[in-house]
Amino acid sequence: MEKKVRVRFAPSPTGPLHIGGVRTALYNYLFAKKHGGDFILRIEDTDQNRFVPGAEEYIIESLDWCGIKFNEGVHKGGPYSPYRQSERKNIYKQYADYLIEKGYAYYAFDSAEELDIKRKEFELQKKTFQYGSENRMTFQNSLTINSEEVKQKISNGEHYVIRIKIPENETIEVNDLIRGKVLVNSSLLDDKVLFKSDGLPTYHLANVVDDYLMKVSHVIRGEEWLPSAPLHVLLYRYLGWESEMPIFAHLPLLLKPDGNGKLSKRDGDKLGFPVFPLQWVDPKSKEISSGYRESGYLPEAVVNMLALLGWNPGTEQELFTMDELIQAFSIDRVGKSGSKFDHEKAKWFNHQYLINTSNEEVANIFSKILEEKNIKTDYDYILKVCSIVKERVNFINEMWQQSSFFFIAPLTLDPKSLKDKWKENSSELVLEIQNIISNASDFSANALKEVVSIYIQENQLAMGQIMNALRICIVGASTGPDLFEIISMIGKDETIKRINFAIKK
RNA sequence: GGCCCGUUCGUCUAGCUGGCCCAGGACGCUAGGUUUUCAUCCUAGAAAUCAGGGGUUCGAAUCCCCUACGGGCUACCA
Repeated sequence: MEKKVRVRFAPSPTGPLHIGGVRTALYNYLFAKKHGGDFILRIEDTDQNRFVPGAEEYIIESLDWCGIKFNEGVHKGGPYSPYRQSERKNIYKQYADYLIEKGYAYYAFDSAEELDIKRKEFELQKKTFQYGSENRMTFQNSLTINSEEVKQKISNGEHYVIRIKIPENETIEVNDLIRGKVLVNSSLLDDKVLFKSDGLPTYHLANVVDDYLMKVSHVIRGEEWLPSAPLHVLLYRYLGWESEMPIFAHLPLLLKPDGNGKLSKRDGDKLGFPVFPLQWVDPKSKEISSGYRESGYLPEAVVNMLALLGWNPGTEQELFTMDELIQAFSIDRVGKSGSKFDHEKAKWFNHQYLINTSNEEVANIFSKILEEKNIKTDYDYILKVCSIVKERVNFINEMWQQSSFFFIAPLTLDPKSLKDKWKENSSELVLEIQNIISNASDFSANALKEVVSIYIQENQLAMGQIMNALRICIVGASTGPDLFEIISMIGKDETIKRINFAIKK
């Protein structure tokens, strides 16, 4: 019987999650749901020095906003609790001890400072420093010190780490769903620290132990983990879990649009687009980084865009609901090469989703913006504005600049429009129209169009002549949706007022 | 430096088992159309000698090798 699919997203709470991380979570989620499996959120906080308050909450909120749901996790609990590695602290040591017992690992007493010095020495000589088979016998560890002394040191409370003893010249095979078979010679690996002197495991040990204990079937993570995958394979082997080792899939990275480097948290707002799903306020510096949510993106658009960044369905479909993504997703249609983030395409996705979002939903968000601007109007009016304006913008928060004239009269008239469209006789023509409009009994857009058209025909005028000038009066510029619609909505008094105001200018 | 991964229009990509590809779609760009303006929208167009070079083959973007370039990793960080 096939193993039940169980995948995990395992971020460390060192700050906000960036969109690359969101994508990794998304692919895991799609994979899990596609195969009827479970999705787990595990927090990898084994480095207490890098802990950032609020980061875990941020991660949970972000994923929730995106509609990525977990079956188990720090926030949900589950049969393999706890899901925070700091709370699992006491379960790792036994596995490190087991490895020592089996001769696959050893105690090392070298201080970080000593090693730093060594590393620098090597660097000066242009040599590669490696704590491994070549020189592990030159350091302070349980391979060079007799066991009595080692016991003594440990019982004296001396700091120590536990390092894996990498075998010499062995070919390690990593099978990757995306990259195929990757072969690495063990001699290139160094004796990585598995257990730190602070009593916590490093990522390498913790992720292997937890994935095994939590019965994770597939490890889908970023490509930056590929170089350490052979080490993990070795750990599964030494721990006696090789037959239950999860299947690996290393995702290509998200690159910066300017070409070089992977997208990182520190890119913040430097790139001209948000790299975070939600706004993030750095707890220390109070620096604010913008988020997709606050920038007016719809979560469905972000998810859709992210899904297509590195994966494609093999069809020409581009717009997907989450359910459709789950249906269509397959790990072997994930590309191998990193992709640069394209802000323009992101905007397009948002536009597509905005058009398809109901007027009610748009109005709900837009009315909050109006409230902030102290605009008070009834809901139906806002609804109407949304229906007219939403397809003209990429983001809801662009709606105000495309619709302010529905709510307040223009304070200034756009000079360029005036120069291009305001002719000598414009004033008198507009006054004529004002007259017609003020006498109109039916104030629907259609009726207004009717009466004005008749006037234009009778006087052998061009539509543009009238409309352009009139638009400047009402809107303040040569932009916007159907003018009669606007006039009909703002009403007779307001229309007359605006024309009077404009004529004086 | 060492090791690993990658390389098709500006960008995301189709192409994976070689011929249907002098390379298709989308975003963006340009032009035209619709419109009372702007935007949307519609139509058309430019845009990749498939990183370069060598093979294999009747035939290669597709298979092999080399080179170049890009990226990742190289912490008692994840």
